[in-house]
Amino acid sequence: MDRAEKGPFTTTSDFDRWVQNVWQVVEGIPRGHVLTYGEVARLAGMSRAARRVGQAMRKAPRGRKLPWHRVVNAQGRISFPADSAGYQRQKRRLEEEGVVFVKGSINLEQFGYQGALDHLLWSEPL
DNA sequence: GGGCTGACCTACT
DNA sequence: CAGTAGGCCAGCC
Repeated sequence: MDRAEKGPFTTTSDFDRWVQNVWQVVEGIPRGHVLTYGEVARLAGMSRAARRVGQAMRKAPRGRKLPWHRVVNAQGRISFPADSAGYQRQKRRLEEEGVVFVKGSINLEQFGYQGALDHLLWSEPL
């Protein structure tokens, strides 16, 4: 899954290509579930680029309609200041999809992508 | 080239 | 659970 992992991107076009992967991964997050920055980075092929995922979001064109709100940090919390407009917007969108916040954080066991897989594996008969 | 800044992460106190 | 420290790496002075 993880390709070469040579380390930092050697060229900016490499980075741009990776950004495309990031958008694709984010678009693949099922409604009502979330992924952490680290997981998105890993699925896009660069496990150490968690911080670059946020960068990729800013670069995303409006027309792309990315479900950016389904990406949260590793603590299951929104990575915006709690009083910011972005925080409120992201939280509301997630709640509309059925994601539940408990004391400001999401239970990743339940709403994370891996959690969703586990849930399927354990609850559905093969 | 050097220094600083992040929609981050892990490990440790 | 909160705070800190070190690591990470592209972008912008």
